[in-house]
This record gives sequence, C-alpha cells and structure tokens, in this order.
Amino acid sequence: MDIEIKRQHIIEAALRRFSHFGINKTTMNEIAEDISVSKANLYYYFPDKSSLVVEVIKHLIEEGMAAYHHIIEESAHIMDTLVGFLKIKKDFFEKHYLLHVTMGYADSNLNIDELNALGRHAETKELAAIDLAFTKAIGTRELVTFDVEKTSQIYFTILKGISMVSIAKVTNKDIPEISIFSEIFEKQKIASAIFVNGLRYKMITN
Amino acid sequence: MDIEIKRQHIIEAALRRFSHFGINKTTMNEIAEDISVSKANLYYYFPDKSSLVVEVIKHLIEEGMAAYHHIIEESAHIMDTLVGFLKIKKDFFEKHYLLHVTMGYADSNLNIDELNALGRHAETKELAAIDLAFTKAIGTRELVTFDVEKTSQIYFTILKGISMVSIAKVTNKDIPEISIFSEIFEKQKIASAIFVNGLRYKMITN
DNA sequence: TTTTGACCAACATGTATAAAAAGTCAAAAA
DNA sequence: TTTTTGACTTTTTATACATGTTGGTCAAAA
Repeated sequence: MDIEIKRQHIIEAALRRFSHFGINKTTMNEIAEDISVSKANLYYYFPDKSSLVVEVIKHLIEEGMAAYHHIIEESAHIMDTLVGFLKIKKDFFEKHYLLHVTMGYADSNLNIDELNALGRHAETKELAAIDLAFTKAIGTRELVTFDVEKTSQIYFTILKGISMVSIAKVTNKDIPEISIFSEIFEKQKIASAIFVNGLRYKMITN
Repeated sequence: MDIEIKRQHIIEAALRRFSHFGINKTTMNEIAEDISVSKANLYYYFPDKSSLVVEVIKHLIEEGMAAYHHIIEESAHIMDTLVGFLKIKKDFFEKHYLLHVTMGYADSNLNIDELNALGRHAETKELAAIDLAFTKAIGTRELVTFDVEKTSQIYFTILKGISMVSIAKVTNKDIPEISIFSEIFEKQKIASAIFVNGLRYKMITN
C-alpha cells in the first residue's frame, strides 16, 4: 500500500502548515513544495483541499480518542480521569490552536457543512468518553446514580463554555497568547472538582 | 428638572429601537422621528450617539441590579436566589437580545472602549451579587465554607459559558430564535443545581 | 433656553478591477 | 499502467474607488 504511505506523508505536511499558519493561510502549493512535489500531484491523491483538511482532522480525532480511552483505563478515580482529559485537550490546543480557530472561519472553497459535521462527530466521541468515565465511577460507588447522558452533556457544555469565555476575553487584541490555555486548564479543573463533588451526594430539593 | 424628563424620554425611545433592531441598525434620525423631534435636538441633550447608548445601558444595569438584590432579600435558599437571578437574565435577554449582541459588533462611531468598560462594570456588579448570595448561604450553614470570590467567578464563568455555547450553536443560521433563551435557562438551572450541591459538602481529595 | 433645517465630514456599502489561489488536463516520466 | 508535471482555466480574495448613508455641527428661528 505505497499509496497510503504517500497520502499519510501529505497529511503530515498539511498538518504542520495548518497548525502553524491556519487552514486559510495555507495554500496547496505550499504543502506541495514542502514535500517537493507539484500541486497537481496533490490532486492525484486528494480530490480537493476540503477532503485533505478533513483527513488531517480525522487523523487528529483518532489520536485524541486513543489518548482519552487510555486515560480511562489507567485512572483509579473520576477526578484523575477528568483532569487527564483536560490535560490532553490543553496539549492539543497548544499544539494546534490555529488549525482549530480557522475551522470557525473557513474559506468558501472549503466545505463548511462537512467541517461542521466533523466537529460534531468529534464532540460526540468526546461526550461518549465522558459518559463512560461517569458510568465507571457510578459502578465503583464513587458517585451516586444520576442521568449520565444528560449530566455528561452539561459537564461538556461547561468545559466548552469556560474555554469560550476565556478566549473571548482576550480575542479582541487579535494575538492569542499561549498562556491562555493554562488559565483555561486551571479554571476547568476547579469547576470539575466542584461539579464532581456535587455528584458524590444525592441532590437536595427544598 | 424638565431637562431630565426629556433625557429620560429620549433614552426610552432609543432603548425601544436598540432592543428591536440593535444599536448599529438604529440611526439618530429614527430615534428623533419616533418622538417627533429633529435629530439636532437629540444632540442638544446628548453630545453623541455613544453617550446616548451608554446612558441606555446604564439604565438597564441599574434596573437589573435592583431586581437582583430584591431576589437576594426575599429568597430563603441559595437555589431560589440563583434560579431567581437566572430568570431575571432570561427575561432580560428575551427583551433586549439585539441590544446585547450589537454591543459586541459596535460600529466605529461608537466608543468601543467605553462600551467594554460598561460591560465589565455590569459583570462586576453581577459577580458581587452572586458573591453576596453565596456568603449569605454560608452564613446559614446551607453551604460549607469556601473561597467565595474565586467560586463566584467560576460559577459566573460557567453561566456565561453555557450561554455562549448555546448561542454559538445556532448563530450560524443568523436568526436567533426566541426559544434559545429557555434552553439556556434550563441548562443553567441544571448546572447550578449540581454546582451548588458540590458546595454543600467538604471537598474530597484523593 | 430650546428647537430646527441646512450643511459637512466620516464611515459603511456596493462595484469594478487586479491578484492569488483552487482546481483541471493532456502529455511526459516512471 | 501508474504516477508526476507544467501550463491552463476558474473561482475566490484583496484592492481601489465611487456613492449613499449617517453621525455630528451651526447659525438662525421659535
């Protein structure tokens, strides 16, 4: 399968560019030059830029999900699992921040619907991992029983929300400093600790 | 003080336009026509559009804060207080959604720094109210002791984040449906219940 | 003291044009 | 036959300029 190796080679080159300069500011010509082939050759392996982008992102999603499930297996307590998840995401954003943000401001030659679908797919996978982690913790009596699906969704929304709020606060001055991801990480850890503590005991309803 | 009544009259007319069409899409001429005066007359009472906008928003902030402190006084339990806060905000956004969003996309003839400062001021006030509510609940032994300032901040971020995530999800298709605020309200209530439950018991650290 | 019509300048918007990048293809190289 | 390419076309983005709208001013009227 020589063709798969070549495709992987292209994907890696594209990923490097996307992570450093974002998707929009990366041209097919630049990717081709990086691996010393012609642009036309890229189009022999990928029908268009959109599908190359999609393959790059799929690659990252698989990588992330493997890391998530590794964490679930080796963590004894729910907080260890959740903090592990947060750490993976922090590292991911520090590496691929520009790739991520440009997904929101996609050029018109990119298939926006397909990208959104991919984003939703990634979130579904992540949500399933959180769901699994909570289910496991309920099984070991670390947490009380509750509606796992709904609670995972709320928890996921909270994490995403903290991230959005933190980035929105500094995004006015264009350049997102790398330190922002550590701040987000810390806030998410504190919120997770309180949230999880709320799942250790039966809810009080006055 | 006849001049103050006239100013108030203008502010109310401006608020109606801002809430229906947003700040940017409202011209000084339209506000003037609504109350049957000339545009030039508006500039007799307000130096520029920016300061009119500021006065309108200050008016809303005072209104909201009065409602917040009323809720604190009459609620027996922390969850009643917090749900009361959420209800006030829900009603506010349902009424003044466009006013709120256009603050983020301010025209260049508006003083953006001043608007941002106002936004921060409103958040500070809101945060203080949350802080007070938590402090009161700790006093009645409804909640355990914790770092109130830090916790209020995290809680506030969570609420804002849930709102941002929910709106971002539908904002692609331009028209924000009114039902979104009920959805946000429900999610914020669930998150608040779990969060507060986590503040009823001492934190466990494995 | 308050109000206004006429006026100006700044800004947003639309359009036409040029530059850049995506995407195609017949032919060459392997 | 499979892979690669340079030259070409089409689409998208960036630039410049013209035009209309809107914020803001002022001398004069009420």
